Amino acid sequence: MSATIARKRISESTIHRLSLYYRTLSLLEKENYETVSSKELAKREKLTPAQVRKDLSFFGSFGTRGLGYNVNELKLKIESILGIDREWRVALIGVGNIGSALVSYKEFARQGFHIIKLFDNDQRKIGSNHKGIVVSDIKDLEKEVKEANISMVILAVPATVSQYIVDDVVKAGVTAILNFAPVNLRVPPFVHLRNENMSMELEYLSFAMVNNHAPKKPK
Amino acid sequence: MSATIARKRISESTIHRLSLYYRTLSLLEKENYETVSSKELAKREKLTPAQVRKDLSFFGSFGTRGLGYNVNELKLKIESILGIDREWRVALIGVGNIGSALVSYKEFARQGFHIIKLFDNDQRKIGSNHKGIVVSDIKDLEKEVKEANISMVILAVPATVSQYIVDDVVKAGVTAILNFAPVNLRVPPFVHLRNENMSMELEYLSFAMVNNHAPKKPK
DNA sequence: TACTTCTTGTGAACCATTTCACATGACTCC
DNA sequence: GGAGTCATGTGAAATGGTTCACAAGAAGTA
Ligand SMILES: NC(=O)c1ccc[n+]([C@@H]2O[C@H](COP(=O)([O-])OP(=O)(O)OC[C@H]3O[C@@H](n4cnc5c(N)ncnc54)[C@H](O)[C@@H]3O)[C@@H](O)[C@H]2O)c1
Ligand SMILES: NC(=O)c1ccc[n+]([C@@H]2O[C@H](COP(=O)([O-])OP(=O)(O)OC[C@H]3O[C@@H](n4cnc5c(N)ncnc54)[C@H](O)[C@@H]3O)[C@@H](O)[C@H]2O)c1
Repeated sequence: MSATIARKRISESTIHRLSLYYRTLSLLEKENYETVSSKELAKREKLTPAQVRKDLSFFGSFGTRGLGYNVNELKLKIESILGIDREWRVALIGVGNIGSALVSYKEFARQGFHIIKLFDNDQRKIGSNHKGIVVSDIKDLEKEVKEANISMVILAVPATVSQYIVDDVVKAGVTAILNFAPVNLRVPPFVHLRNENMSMELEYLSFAMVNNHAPKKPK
Repeated sequence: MSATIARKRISESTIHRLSLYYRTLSLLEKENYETVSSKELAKREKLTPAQVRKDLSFFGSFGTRGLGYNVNELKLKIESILGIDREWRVALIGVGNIGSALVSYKEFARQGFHIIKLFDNDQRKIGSNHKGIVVSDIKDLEKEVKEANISMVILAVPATVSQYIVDDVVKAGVTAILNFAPVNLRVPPFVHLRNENMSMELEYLSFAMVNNHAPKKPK
């Protein structure tokens, strides 16, 4: 039975926690840990051991009773579940403040997300070189996205133009989009869209401070 | 009764949705809407009308039966609930790729988050000017944070040093931290810590693609 | 082999969040 | 002012997510 074929619908929180486990397992591997228990993993993530075991149990049984999980083995399993055991071909649109920062971010490539195309509509940016990638004209989006076999797009353009660009991106056949603009974008039902909203986290902090909310587990 | 005094513990999802409502209300205001129904608000956020009404009901009753909510009035209420009806004095630590992008981001100030101090440990950056703010030496963190009456910190330093810096930030009396490094930071129980983790959203997209998850409501 | 210790995997119980459904109130129009 | 329409606010029901609790497997010891 393949680990990635999930029977039940898996919750968003479970997937997010898998990301956390993955990061911690990478660390444990560097620290030369051979095995790790759900208890130890939970402690590091400020979760309960039962939560860790339940999350993993949706995808199979990877541990050994009495021993725990083999660190490297579990890491590979999670890689396969999350689909980061392959090379994703990613285009980034909008090489501005945040876009430039993202291009320089090496962690993405380490997890299989390879930004191999950049697009902008600013003549001063088109043709310029960022980390070895030449910025393309947004006008050539459809053609170049198809040619380069891009399957994911990071959108870092002003909110005002995001919807137009997303429409073009969808036309070009891309089905996964990570959007940084603070807008609700419309996409067809077969396209996966996630939003990165930094104001939201600041607002959460603000709410917590004003309401003297006892801080609980950080997100 | 003050709207910000919440009787029950309010869920994280409710607060995040308030952020969404706030953004949409700002938009509706610009579009000269006088009132808005839970139905319309829900449609724009891809939620149910009941969800919208329930979220708001935790804080009071702001609507008019048969009419809906007054756009401006509700916006002000949410501002007060989220605590963004005031000026937050924010310091940003680590003026690198992502740090520079965040300093340039005007949206934060518009929501009351004023970045008024920058810190770095790189001699080439210390003393330089970013958007009118001179970068301070991280060595002076405690002194300057206290002097400037900072109450929130955005942390954009390498993961390897984040814990040390966070310890200093806490020593300086700051109780709200937004961390961009992919690490689990330890803070005392009275400090609010949130993490911004961009890899997580890419990994979610990857998972969704690989598992042919029917895309649902975007985050 | 028998005994102890450790820790998984998982139904069942518990708790939280979302959705339903409807009584209630506000406004409009004849 | 009575009838009709619309949309809120909220208990109650339904759904979904987390934690409990324990049977059972694995390894070590003697
Ligand atoms: N800067 C931040 O820290 C930050 C934080 C959170 C969210 N965001 C969001 O990210 C987006 C980008 O922000 P930024 O600060 O990088 O802005 P920016 O203006 O620096 O960058 C936007 C880039 O998009 C390009 N662009 C504009 N129209 C285009 C088009 N039609 N086709 C292709 N490219 C186009 C511009 O030339 C520019 O290079 C915005 O939606 C912003 O709200 C930014
Ligand atoms: N670049 C991105 O797009 C991106 C995306 C997600 C997360 N992050 C995270 O954000 C953090 C910063 O990333 P970046 O790409 O901006 O890196 P960067 O190296 O460009 O910036 C880091 C900055 O921190 C400063 N710094 C280092 N040690 C310091 C210290 N002890 N005290 C004060 N300042 C110090 C450096 O001088 C530099 O200016 C990292 O943890 C990274 O993982 C970055």
